[in-house]
Amino acid sequence: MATKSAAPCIVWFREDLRLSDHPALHAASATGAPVICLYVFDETSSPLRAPHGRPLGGAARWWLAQSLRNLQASLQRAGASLVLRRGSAAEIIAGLARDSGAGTVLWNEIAQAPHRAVADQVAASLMAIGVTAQRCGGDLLADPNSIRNKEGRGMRVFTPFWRRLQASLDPPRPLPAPRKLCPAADLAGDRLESWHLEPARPDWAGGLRETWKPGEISARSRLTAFLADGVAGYCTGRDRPDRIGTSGLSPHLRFGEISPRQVWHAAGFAAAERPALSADIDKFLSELGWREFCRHLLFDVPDLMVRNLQPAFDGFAWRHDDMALRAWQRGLTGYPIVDAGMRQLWHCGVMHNRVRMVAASFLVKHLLIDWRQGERWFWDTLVDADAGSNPANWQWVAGCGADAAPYFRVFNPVLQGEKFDPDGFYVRRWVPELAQLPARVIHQPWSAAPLELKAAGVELGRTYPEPIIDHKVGRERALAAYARLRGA
DNA sequence: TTTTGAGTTGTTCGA
DNA sequence: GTCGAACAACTCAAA
Repeated sequence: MATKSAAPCIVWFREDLRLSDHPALHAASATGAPVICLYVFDETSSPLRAPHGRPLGGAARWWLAQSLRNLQASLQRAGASLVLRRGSAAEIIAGLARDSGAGTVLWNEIAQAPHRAVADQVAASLMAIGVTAQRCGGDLLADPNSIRNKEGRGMRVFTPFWRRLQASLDPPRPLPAPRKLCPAADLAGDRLESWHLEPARPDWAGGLRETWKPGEISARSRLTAFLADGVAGYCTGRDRPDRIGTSGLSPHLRFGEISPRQVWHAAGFAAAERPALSADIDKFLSELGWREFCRHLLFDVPDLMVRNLQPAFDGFAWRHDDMALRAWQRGLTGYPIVDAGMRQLWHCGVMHNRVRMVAASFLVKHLLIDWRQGERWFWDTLVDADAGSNPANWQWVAGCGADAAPYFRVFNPVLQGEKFDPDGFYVRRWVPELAQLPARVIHQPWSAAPLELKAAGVELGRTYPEPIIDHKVGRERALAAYARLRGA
């Protein structure tokens, strides 16, 4: 039974910046003891640094700051507060446990090697001072150890993986948010601003602020709105960058503002209510499955962001071309769909999924630049940069990943643009210097008649670049390079 | 045990 | 214009 003098619990928040379906917070709250909520900004613990842990990218740091503010506000409404500390998690948590007289520290597991290593350090430092460490349910639908092939390895093909996971899955209902938390005595913490997570001069976050509302509340209303109005037609609509056809949940999931389990249950409920939408909802859920698949892959291959899943690629002769890399990063390749995507990324911290594939394929295949260069750029610029999805999908595009990828699959940026942005709305939005071109040529301005270009105010090579590589030339060069790889 | 079929996202070429 | 074939190679599940 809780009493006034009960020792407080510490709940250590990490990539689970929410109150609902938060096993550690729920368990702490259920004891009735005072709850200390803690977030540690840890850039010093060695497992979180190179080689396989990485500091957050710039866009993700911005998101984290907003999300922590939201979490602070939500906790305050529940009667508690969030203590912010910066430094080594093991030292800070043990120190706080000692200072506050806490008996237990609780946290949710993260199925990633660097995070597990830090959690192990924390657990060890707590054991040394006689404080209980309670590790709660993880951040995935299924424990990676539970989905294995006959050899005991993680699975490398999505469909069997997803079938297996769905068959074995019976996730418990999401936990409710604690209504009222028993507050602990005030503890000193850092001011969020002192962490400098947000850009100051120059302030490049304007586009992020216009685009996103981080935090648990908007994550849940986004999910609700998507399942009510947005999911119909998802199977095809998700491929259209010129429309709002996706859920936009990825950055919320990335920071745990909503759990995959909550998404799973809400989608299942929606499918039961509206059977006509079940195909669209299944497709949506399979995207959650891909996130899961990539995380399981990362669990097996902690250096996924640097190591080719297929070792045959280790000797691949990538080109070193800083000019081309920079043109790609800035959205100045001369291919409108690629440039639109790269500029959307820079402005909003996100890029439509279909366009990600086209832009990534362009870097890797047309420019023959190492996928790791692209992965790193995305890591720094995406608000939803995910330790699993980002490298796994880059490897998928490069053909060295978990996929029966035909090496000859080279996206044609003109065809992709014409197919998925047929009126050119997406290009017009993000490449305004082409906005006046007719749809017929907007994905290949070099093929427009001189008068057409003039009427649209386009002067190739001056107002908008010529293609930095001809599609046919680039495609054949890529096929030749990949053919050499097979011959070797 | 061995074999067989299927597997997120494509493009080009020639009939 | 549409349509089918060709473009490899490996993992996993089911027969």
